[in-house]
Amino acid sequence: MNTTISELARQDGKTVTLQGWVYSKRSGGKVVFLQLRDGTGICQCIVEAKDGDIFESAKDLTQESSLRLTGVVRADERAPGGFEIAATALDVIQIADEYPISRKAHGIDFLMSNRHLWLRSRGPTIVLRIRHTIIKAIRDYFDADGFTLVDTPVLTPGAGEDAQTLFEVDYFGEPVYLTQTGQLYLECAAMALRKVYCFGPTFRAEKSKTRRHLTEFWMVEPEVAFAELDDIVDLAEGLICAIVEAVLARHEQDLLELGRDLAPLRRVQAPFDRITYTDAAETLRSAETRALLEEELERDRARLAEWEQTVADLERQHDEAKKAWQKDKLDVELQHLRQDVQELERDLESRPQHIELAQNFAWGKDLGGSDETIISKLHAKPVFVTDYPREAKAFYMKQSAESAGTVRNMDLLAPDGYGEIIGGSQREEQVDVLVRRIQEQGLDPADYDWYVDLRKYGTVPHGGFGLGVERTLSWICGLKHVRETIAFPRLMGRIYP
RNA sequence: UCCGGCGUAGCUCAAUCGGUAGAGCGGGUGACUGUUAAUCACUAGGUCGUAGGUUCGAGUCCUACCGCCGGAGCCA
Repeated sequence: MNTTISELARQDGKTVTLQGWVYSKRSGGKVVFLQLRDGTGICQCIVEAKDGDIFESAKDLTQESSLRLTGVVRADERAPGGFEIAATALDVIQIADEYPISRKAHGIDFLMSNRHLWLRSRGPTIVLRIRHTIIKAIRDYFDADGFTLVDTPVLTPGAGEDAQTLFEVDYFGEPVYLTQTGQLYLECAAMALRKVYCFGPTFRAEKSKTRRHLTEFWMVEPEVAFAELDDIVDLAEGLICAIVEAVLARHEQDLLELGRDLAPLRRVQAPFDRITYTDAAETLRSAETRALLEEELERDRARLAEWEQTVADLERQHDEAKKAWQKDKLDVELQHLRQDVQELERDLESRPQHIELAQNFAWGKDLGGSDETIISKLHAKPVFVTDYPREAKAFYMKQSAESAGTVRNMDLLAPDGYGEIIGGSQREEQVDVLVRRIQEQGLDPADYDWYVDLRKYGTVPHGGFGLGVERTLSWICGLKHVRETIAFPRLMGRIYP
């Protein structure tokens, strides 16, 4: 009977057939241990010399060879996972060529060039499954709340906004661009269906080589008619809580395997703090913040000293180690640790500068990366920052009635320096104000005629936001780089495979 | 675009002062009844990123270029 590794616990004592790939092999004189991988898990299979022909074929198997294996399921505490299979039949589909990815350490360049194979490794499969859970949680959240999914176009005409970050495509001789947001189209759909969302890829030709940037990433954007900023913030808060809850419900073990600390994720429950940009600016400049940051700096300096001590200890163990492979193992550990030390050193070096930047923060400027990190450090959960200065923001955001100079927008900052994962706003619904803002930003009103029409034919207050799937995933999984959150990442300078 | 770092075997990395290119893993052959990155023995495997230059002699020093990594700006 065909089965999968995920179902094995229910098959104790039965004879089953698994279909999969060789994850690793260890052989003794009269026994071969295969770690079999079938896409649902990993299971140890044993072939013994008394099994005859299949023992000979098992000895020839290489890493990632494909096969069907039949055998008896039995519980055994010596087996990783608790169950193993004693083989009775082995049908080799293909003996794999020498597989480039071993279970040893590899450099990121090599892994990225072999992403098509790297996907089979433990970490990538876990992250892809969590990605699936997050996307499903997002869709369930909106679907359960009466939203309609509306797909917006990927090819868009050349509306002026910052052409530097647009990818140009030849459209029958006309230049058109890959979408950066479905928002403007979604506003039209919201006037038809009231609550809508789109979910698709988005393209930015930013020349950014950092751990937070992809040139192609996935974004979900809800848009709601008759909604004001507070409604949009509530919606975003509920979404983040629903996502984190879904991931915790299904992936605690996976997160632990990725080395993620679960406590901060369990804290992610409504309500999140909501501060205005003006509050944030004051906080950045305050003496209390300075004191807090300097205390933290001292703590981290102590931590650095501890890490350096650990490095010294490991170096001593390395010198004392007799076996070559023990030295090698320690080398790998040391390499990681030294990298962490180096990163912390660099971080510590730049922090006094960041404190100064924050202390001298001028109202009117957009929050910089280091400012965002400081704000998020002062909050145990994700935090909303609202009402930014008008000049720093897009033309379609609604101008505040009460205090001139700001707009009704919001960003959600993820903890631990993961940065902005949501950006949204209430939209400007007054036709005259909107047209003036288009002109003030040096855009051609003719390009936006259709968009302005929404304000002529039954305009209503409305708003929405965009959530970046990869940054959210990166934060939840505690990854160092967003390139690991998508099967085939597209980065500046990397398009293969 | 700017700043910093790194390019040596299939992979991860050594190579002291400029003086015969090395180890582990992976591959191959063999040994071993229970392995947990198995172990042990033997073995094959190199355009030292590319092009110049200095030198009796360059992986090592100099110049330029290319590639990758990290960061800044900008952003989700």
